[in-house]
Amino acid sequence: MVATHEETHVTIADRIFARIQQEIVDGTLKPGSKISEPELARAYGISRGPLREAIGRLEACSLVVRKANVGARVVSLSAEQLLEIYHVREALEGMAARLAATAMSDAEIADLADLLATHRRQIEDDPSHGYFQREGDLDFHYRIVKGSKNGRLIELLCNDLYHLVRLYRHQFGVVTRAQRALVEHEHIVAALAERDGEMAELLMRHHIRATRANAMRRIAEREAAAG
Amino acid sequence: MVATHEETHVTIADRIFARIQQEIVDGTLKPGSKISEPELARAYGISRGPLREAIGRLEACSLVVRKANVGARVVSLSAEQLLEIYHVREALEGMAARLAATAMSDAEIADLADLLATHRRQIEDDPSHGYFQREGDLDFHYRIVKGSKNGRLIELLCNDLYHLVRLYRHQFGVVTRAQRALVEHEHIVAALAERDGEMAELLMRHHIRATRANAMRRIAEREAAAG
DNA sequence: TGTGCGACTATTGTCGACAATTTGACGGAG
DNA sequence: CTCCGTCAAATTGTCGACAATAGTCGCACA
Repeated sequence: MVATHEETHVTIADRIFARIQQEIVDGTLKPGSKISEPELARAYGISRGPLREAIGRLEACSLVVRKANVGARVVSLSAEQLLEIYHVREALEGMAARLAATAMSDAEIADLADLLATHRRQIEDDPSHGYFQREGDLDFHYRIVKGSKNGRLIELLCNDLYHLVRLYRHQFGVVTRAQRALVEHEHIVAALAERDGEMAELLMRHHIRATRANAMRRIAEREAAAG
Repeated sequence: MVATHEETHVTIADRIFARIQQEIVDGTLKPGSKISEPELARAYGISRGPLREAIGRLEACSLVVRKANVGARVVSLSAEQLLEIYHVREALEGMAARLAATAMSDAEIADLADLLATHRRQIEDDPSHGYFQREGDLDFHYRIVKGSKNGRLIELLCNDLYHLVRLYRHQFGVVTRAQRALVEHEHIVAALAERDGEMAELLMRHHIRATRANAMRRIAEREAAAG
């Protein structure tokens, strides 16, 4: 066999896991809805074995909650749980920024600056700053986290928390503070370019606190309007 | 049936998961050893179904690593991975201490102070400060994390990272800096008593950095002696 | 003698069926 | 009319068997 230097034999459970994860994150499977094993098994044309393994992994990254002998439901985030997630994000991404300041290469930091320049042009061209800014925002945070070169940090944030973040953005419909967020991103990159880990952590934590405050305010408004 | 106000229908997978987790942490299953499904299924007198689910959960908390069509092995931590864990711990437990400073009740803080007083007496009575100090150290950190009242933080640290910490303590045989650690613990509790979250976080992060430095030094000594 | 190909074995991945438990409905009593 | 006990249907948990893959051993051939 030709040497596939990174071996990846994909199993059914892998595919189903990725598929359900995607459907939860993009809202096809709505928060609080039941995950019926026989139903999904028929829908996907597979057995319950791999499906159960996929559900187990979804539970591991907190996208579904499961009770014994009752079943699994898509997670439905409360405002309190969202606050908890933001506190964890602040801690972990602050550390990621600190580590990235020494672990990222000059080229990686330059690429990151280019990404922000692209964002800036798009915002100035189109103040509606809609869907793209959301993905762009996550892309920025992804790069910082990966730049930390800390495998455990990367796994925790990219494989677990960020999916939850994308889920709640659909659930609550929070809009990002595009202009201010971009400025804060630029400040963070400036700290990285100066190799100032302490400053990068402080700026990242401040940035996430501001994002949290924005989200909480929007949710409070929403609940006030709905209730 | 009598009303068990907190239902705990324990499944086979739950029991097997807890059992294997315990055996990994206490060294009965050694790092790097293979987790054979047929063998363990026979040993525990169960089917491979629940066993596979248990292995999946163990993989989720990083106690085993699994490759498709190859199998699972008990995780074997490298020094680099240990450093990564310490960085994550520093971030998360620092945040936990910050939150605990406002979330813990006066009674909980008083109990924590009592715990440290007990540790102090034991260390002064018996300078050998052996096994108990290890569990006492984890007990202290457990209480801080639980005191944060942040469910996600509690789950990440208590259900995942602390098991890894206990595992590596067996794997590397690192001894705790009993006296110095105790003093640092006391300073943290003092900050909690003053409801100074900022200070509690700084002290906790400093404490974990010191623990990390101690562990890294011991490991370097060990490797130098062995190599 | 070394190397590469091929069959073999053991383990993992997957499937369908059985058992145990929850949930909802139905009927009757207060 | 409401509440409780019983029952039935559906779902989850568990099991044993089948299929597919990886690693190994042996053998032929250069």
